[in-house]
Amino acid sequence: MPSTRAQTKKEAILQSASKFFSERGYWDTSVNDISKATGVAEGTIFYHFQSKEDLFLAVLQKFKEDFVGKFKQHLKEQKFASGMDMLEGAISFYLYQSSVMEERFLLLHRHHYYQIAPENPKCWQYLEEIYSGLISIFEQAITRGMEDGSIRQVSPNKKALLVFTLIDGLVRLDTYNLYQATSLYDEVIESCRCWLKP
Amino acid sequence: MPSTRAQTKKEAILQSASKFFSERGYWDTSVNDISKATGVAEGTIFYHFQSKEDLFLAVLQKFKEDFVGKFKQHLKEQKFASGMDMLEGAISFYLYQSSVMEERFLLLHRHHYYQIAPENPKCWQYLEEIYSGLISIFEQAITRGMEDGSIRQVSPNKKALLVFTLIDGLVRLDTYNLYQATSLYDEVIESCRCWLKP
DNA sequence: TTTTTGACTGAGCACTCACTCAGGATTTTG
DNA sequence: CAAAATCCTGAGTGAGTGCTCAGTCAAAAA
Repeated sequence: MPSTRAQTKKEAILQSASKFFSERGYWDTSVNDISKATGVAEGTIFYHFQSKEDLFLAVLQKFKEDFVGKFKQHLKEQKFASGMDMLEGAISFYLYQSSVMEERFLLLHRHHYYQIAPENPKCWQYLEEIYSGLISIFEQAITRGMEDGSIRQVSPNKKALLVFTLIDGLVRLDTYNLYQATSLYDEVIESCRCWLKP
Repeated sequence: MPSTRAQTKKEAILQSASKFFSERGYWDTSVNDISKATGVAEGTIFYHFQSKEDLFLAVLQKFKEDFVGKFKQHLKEQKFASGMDMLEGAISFYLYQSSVMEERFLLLHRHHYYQIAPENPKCWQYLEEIYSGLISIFEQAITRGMEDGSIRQVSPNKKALLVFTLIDGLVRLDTYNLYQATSLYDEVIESCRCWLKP
């Protein structure tokens, strides 16, 4: 049975690694960096994780569980008047989260994942689960909206993909500081309404 | 005056480096890889470029000149009936290019640039020129459309940003092989029409 | 108490990498 | 021609990397 101390250290490593990988990326972070920041010997990291890449994937998994779970729960708790309301709530939540935990979003946009994914089923699986999880949320909202009449008859899947692409793209431009894109919030909502209004 | 041979070698290095950086990314490409593939000594690379990062930036600059220039020229040559037509032409061209020279687009989506940019004015400048160059193309089309009546009165700047975000996001999902997003071409055009129709 | 087990350590290993430099080759200039 | 300038070379350097492993330590088991 693992001691509480061990659990704590493993979690501390994960947390620290998440910060480093998000802010600096995979290659600009050395295992030494993480060990120093966590106050843990380098060997400890390799005791808990098979390799640096394994640690990287563990961070992604944690993000998946945290974020997608949080997202779904948030939408369950809220009571929306209509499908369109739910969609707007989802968009709002997504953009809000992206500003609150910007560095975690950077993690998702790290290119390294997409480089590993083709050869690493686990990595692929996590990414797939994150994206399809998010898109399915939008899809559900649209489907519901089509049923209650707040959204016109469209292909929920395609529209959900478009909506997601749009807001994820904006978050990206924002993180890169190319444009204050999320300030376009009203414009985005307006655009989606335009796509979907009956 | 530099000899023709020198020019050739420098160009060969640039070409080879572009391929490597696009396909493998910055960290997975070693200077040795580039020198071997080009058939040039490692020292030669450092004779022509101050550092690996300098070479990386030179590749970005070349992309900028090639792509944005090509884009603008393409739109100049074509005669569009209306602003809306021009916008569709621009979208079409963008998506077409992304499939034809996919690896060059991957270059633009490499995260390393966005990591360097905050500290490197040159890098920042190139990225800024590329993005604002592209967005201004869409903006021009929208403005023209507003004048000839094919597009309703909107904020050209904001709408251009949205249009660009949408299609660039789709290209991204496509390159990552998460979804065959560019197959949504019709849907995208339809969406833009919905946004902009009078 | 003694033994065993699991968490943890950090010096050290093998290796890779960007970059250098002394010198050779080639072209341009006087 | 010679001298100067430019272009090019590739073995070598040193810093840094992911990862190992022999060993310490504390707590649980016998």
